[in-house]
Amino acid sequence: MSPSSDNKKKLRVERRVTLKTIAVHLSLTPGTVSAALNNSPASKSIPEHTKQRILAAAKELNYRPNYFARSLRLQRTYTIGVIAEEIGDAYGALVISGIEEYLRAHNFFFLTVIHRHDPKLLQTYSQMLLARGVEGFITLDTSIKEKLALPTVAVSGHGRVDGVTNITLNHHLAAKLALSHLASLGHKQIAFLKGAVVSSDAADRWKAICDVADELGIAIDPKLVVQIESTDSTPAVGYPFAKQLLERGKPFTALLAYNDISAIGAIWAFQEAGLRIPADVSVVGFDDIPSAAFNSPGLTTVRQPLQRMGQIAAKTVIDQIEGNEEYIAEIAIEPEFVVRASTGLAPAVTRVPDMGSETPSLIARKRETASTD
Amino acid sequence: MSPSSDNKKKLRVERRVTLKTIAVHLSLTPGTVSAALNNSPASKSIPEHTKQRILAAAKELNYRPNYFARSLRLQRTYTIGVIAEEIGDAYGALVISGIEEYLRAHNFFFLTVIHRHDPKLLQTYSQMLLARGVEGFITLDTSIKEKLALPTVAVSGHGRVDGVTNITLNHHLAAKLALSHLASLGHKQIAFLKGAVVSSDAADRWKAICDVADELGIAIDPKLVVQIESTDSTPAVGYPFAKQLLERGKPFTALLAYNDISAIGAIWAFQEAGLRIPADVSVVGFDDIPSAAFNSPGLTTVRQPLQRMGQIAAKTVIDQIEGNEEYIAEIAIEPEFVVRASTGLAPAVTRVPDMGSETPSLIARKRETASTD
DNA sequence: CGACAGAAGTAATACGTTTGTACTAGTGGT
DNA sequence: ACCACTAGTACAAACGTATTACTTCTGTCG
Repeated sequence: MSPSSDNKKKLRVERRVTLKTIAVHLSLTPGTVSAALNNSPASKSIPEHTKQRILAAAKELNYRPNYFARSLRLQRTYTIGVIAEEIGDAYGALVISGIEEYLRAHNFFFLTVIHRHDPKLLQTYSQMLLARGVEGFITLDTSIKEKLALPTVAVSGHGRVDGVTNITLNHHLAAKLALSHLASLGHKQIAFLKGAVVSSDAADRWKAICDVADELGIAIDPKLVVQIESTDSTPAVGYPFAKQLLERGKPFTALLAYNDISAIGAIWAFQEAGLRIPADVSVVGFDDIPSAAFNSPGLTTVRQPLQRMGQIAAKTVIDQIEGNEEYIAEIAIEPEFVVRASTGLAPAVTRVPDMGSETPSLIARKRETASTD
Repeated sequence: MSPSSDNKKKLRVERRVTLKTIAVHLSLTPGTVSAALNNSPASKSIPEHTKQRILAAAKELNYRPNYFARSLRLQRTYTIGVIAEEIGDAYGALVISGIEEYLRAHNFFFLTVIHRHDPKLLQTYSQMLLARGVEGFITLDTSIKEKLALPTVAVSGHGRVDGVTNITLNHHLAAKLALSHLASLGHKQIAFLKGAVVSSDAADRWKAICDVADELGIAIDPKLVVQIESTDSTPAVGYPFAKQLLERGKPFTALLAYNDISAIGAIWAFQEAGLRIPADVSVVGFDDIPSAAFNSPGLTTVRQPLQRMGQIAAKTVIDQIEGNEEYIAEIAIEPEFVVRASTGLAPAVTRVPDMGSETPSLIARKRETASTD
């Protein structure tokens, strides 16, 4: 108790070893030591012999340059600020993991702030990070309305702002992967779950789907398109809309959901209505969250390479800080396609999903196929 | 091109407004301004009138103190280092979210490093963070063998080290919640999936289960205990061991899994063997990962309040830095219990799960219950 | 033999704060 | 009239680094 109480205040003194320490130790001056250690242009006039002595002494005394003094002098901090909407879910976490990986390898650090759905905080936080001397920003899933004072990269940001680089998915390729997969399995009547209008890239994604469907000669029936209107992140989001789809009574053999969450919810609704996945309906998700793999059946989905997106965001912002790279408005990331068990050949006989009037024959068929399985 | 190329080097100069700026603006000296702004003890001799002038000028000129100069002077950084094993999964992310929340509210920031399963990096990284002036550490799911130079809090760390505060789950309560839930549903023959020996708190958790079983008068049959031997984080981990359990042919009505991942895998194995959850077997998981809620049936589970654990870790480390709190070796966190659809009343007739010789009658029973459902 | 170039450093300064000390002017007491 | 205070401020040093300008010495060349 007494030892801890009397050293608790000044525990971190410990006689830091500074440039001066090592200078007096060698009967030199701090300036010389500094020059030698960074071998700066000035160090060309200091002889190899002395340089070695200095390096040796630095190692021996375990010299660690004071980060703050250095930052003060150089006006550099090698720190970037990460502004995220949330980090509890796997989404933000994976991106941050990628950011960390790249920054770490390039001797940068990052400070993280999370503005939990409070847009007013964004301004405050960016100011605080600025005061902490960050040299750039990476925002995550954040709606940013005006250019910040520093190089900024937005990962799946909402909307585009001049001066900030957007990292977005190549939606066209994503749509192509999903739709051509379904087409190759023989699906012709494909239903769609459209993302909520407030969701960041719902519009882009939908446009890409329409374009690709056109290219592939797939007709999109408005009766098979349902708009999601909630933004919760539980499969309950998908469930009612999938049900709504069934109620329309229009036949379809496959569903392309807005994301994995809604896809899982839709699968619930389908299974509850007696449909088998993928024998009766194939389902494709989007994102490849962990639950997609753990779901049964495993969800076929378009994977956003989140970790890589983080890495690229980090690379982009550093390149801009170092002035190696001109500003780029947008970088498209190639998605990957993960085939699991939720998609299969289109059924020979297209069934009309209509839970309102489930016929006995339909039930019979279900049992029958179940037992012959 | 030309404008961006000639200002790209010195873009962040922008004539910072410093104490001196505002001092000359008021014909005072930096020292006085500093005193007034922090109203330090020295400021008691500076008249209210002048103080107001200074404050006004600071606001008007939008003065932001230079963090580095201040840190250099004060030897304080208001920064703590977070060392995590991984952050891609929801586990680390939620803890970090809690850490952020608390630190943010107390004007601290944090730097994050991730040592992906490479224990050698731990030493390197803690040195780098030290050089960056962090005032304390929080480690996540990391095996730390010796005391670091600063206040340290370990969240679900592996092993205990004198000088670092461990934040761990109250395993006794956790076991009590799970087992008494099962007991209250009438389960007597309960099977267990034991965590891999390398996993941090597998031993503690198991000991707690044994203790509580004893208290509640529940017998643990060694034939119903299976040891997991893999550390992957996919349900495939649980699957083979659940199968192994079935092969032993010993009847049981409930399973307490090591975690949600293995519980989901076990459910796959059970369902594949024709067992219904929870009609035939109730399953309880551990952790409450997002997939637990999305699983079907929804998984009853013991939730680790990860976000709160993060908050408490942050509070603990700050309290120690500020010297408000003596060192505490261990802080136990109360788990919560989440009841979902994977647990139900114990079946009246205990079935012998034995997939090796699934009898026709057993299949018949299964179909029958399925259709009456 | 004086000038000059290079070598090998040293000294000084600035980055922006904070803080201890010093100085001045006014006030109250004796 | 003089001392002691105090209020109000200015000044200077220090935190640790990087850089620029300057010094000293030695040899070389014209």
